[in-house]
Amino acid sequence: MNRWLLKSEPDVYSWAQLVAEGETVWNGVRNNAARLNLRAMKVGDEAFFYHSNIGKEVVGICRISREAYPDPTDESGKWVAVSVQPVRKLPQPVTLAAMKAEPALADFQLIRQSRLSVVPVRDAEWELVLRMAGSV
DNA sequence: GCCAACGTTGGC
DNA sequence: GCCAACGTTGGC
Repeated sequence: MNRWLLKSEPDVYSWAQLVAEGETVWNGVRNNAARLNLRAMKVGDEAFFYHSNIGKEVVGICRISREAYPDPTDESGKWVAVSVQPVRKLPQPVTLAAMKAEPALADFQLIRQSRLSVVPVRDAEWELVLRMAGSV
């Protein structure tokens, strides 16, 4: 199973909204590297849900419930979406500042390429962030 | 095919 | 509000 991190500005779409809805279409991604990541996702893969701009922290874990399909908001047919469902909220959010301060996360793509909105997470990084969240 | 100009994202 | 990073566009 692969792990990922999905970014969302909480004033556009927040963790609380995902929990309330039970599932959402992750659409609107218009970046090539992000598209490759979306296409690599499998049903059952887990992803951190990260609040960008406001909060700047990982707040929860979600799961891919449907693999890449044409983004319904894209008329060109070029871009893809996936569906995601909430799994659980982290006991404590893990801030970007805390992750930047952690030497073991120096290569985390969230930090290395801050503008990418769909990012792969290595197993060791996943475990460490969970520990920082007071989970595990 | 190169590269300057410009637009967007996201942290600070 | 500013700026760095980086992707895209368009002229040549």
